[in-house]
Amino acid sequence: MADYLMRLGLVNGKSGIASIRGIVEAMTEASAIVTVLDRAGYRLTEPRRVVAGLIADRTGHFTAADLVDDARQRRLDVGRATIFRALELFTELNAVERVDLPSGDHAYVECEPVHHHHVICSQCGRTTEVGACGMPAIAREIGRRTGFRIQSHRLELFGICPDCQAANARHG
Amino acid sequence: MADYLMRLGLVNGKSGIASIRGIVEAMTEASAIVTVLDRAGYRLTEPRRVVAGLIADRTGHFTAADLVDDARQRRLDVGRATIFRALELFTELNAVERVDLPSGDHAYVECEPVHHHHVICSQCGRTTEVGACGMPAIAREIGRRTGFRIQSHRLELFGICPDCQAANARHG
DNA sequence: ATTTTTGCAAATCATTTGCATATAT
DNA sequence: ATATATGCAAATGATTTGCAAAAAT
Repeated sequence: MADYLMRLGLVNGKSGIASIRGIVEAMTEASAIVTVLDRAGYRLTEPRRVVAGLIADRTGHFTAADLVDDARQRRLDVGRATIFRALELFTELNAVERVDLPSGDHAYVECEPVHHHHVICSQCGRTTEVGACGMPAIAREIGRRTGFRIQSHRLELFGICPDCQAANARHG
Repeated sequence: MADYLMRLGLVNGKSGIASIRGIVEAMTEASAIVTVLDRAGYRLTEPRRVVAGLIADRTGHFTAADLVDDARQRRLDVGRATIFRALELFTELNAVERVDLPSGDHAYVECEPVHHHHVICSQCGRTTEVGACGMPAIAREIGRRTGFRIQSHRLELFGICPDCQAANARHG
């Protein structure tokens, strides 16, 4: 067990075993992606852990450039190329998903590896996942109307999240 | 009347007035975008007409690079920058819409300036527009579930169009 | 005549790639 | 030990921009 946690980078070798609190925090943070990597048989490298960590510390959507900046500011050194490669891999493994903002920017959001859609706050950028919600029926209907054999779809919703609504109501 | 048609580029000054057939063909081709431009008060320049024409001659989605290539092949000379600027403007005026392909490429499709969605053939790239189709209800439901005040949404469907299905059934 | 638009070439920005080195298994 | 992953710097590709010349109103 201690070995496994160490492999995932949740505890470090020196201190023997970290406190329960530390483990739990670490697990809820960066580990989701790391676990996916491990299960898929990819090597658990320091740069990948760093990128997973940067993503975990983010709120809402982010671009590759955001991560590059984050890394530079925290003096964590991972090459730009590595960040792009990590994002590509995480996307491949569905640990992260690419979303296209109305601005045309390519952004990413961390997410669960099951089919779903994102609701994106146009004010703070925070995202929430929502399940299928009746989309299958719509897709079917559209297929019927157009004659297309629908294979997949992409739905992105934009709006103001509850927090921003509350904040807006309070002050400006 | 002849003046108006000339302004829109549907008839040329020299021949007095083109044949009805010519007018009709021209109108169904490039004029939709040109008309939108005119109504919005933008100048009707040759390069913009050329770009509108290139778009009209396209089937399905296209990228800025596609138009640059088309122009070069037909020896119509419009600068690359002009094509980008025209696309930006047409998008602004909703004569064209930007769609993000699953590949991540930025593509455009010509379309009606009303809210709708696109069904995109993953084989030939052809697109079809579909109306709201029950989306408002879904958006409302998602808003209720997540607490977001939904402002807009983007739905893109991918599949095989009727033509490609038929072609596939015939040969390979 | 005046304002808008164009074309060019250079600048910028995002992303990818080759390859020698470093690291995880 | 060996396959994989990294970092760098250079290559690529897409898009934008400054500015003088050209075209539309």
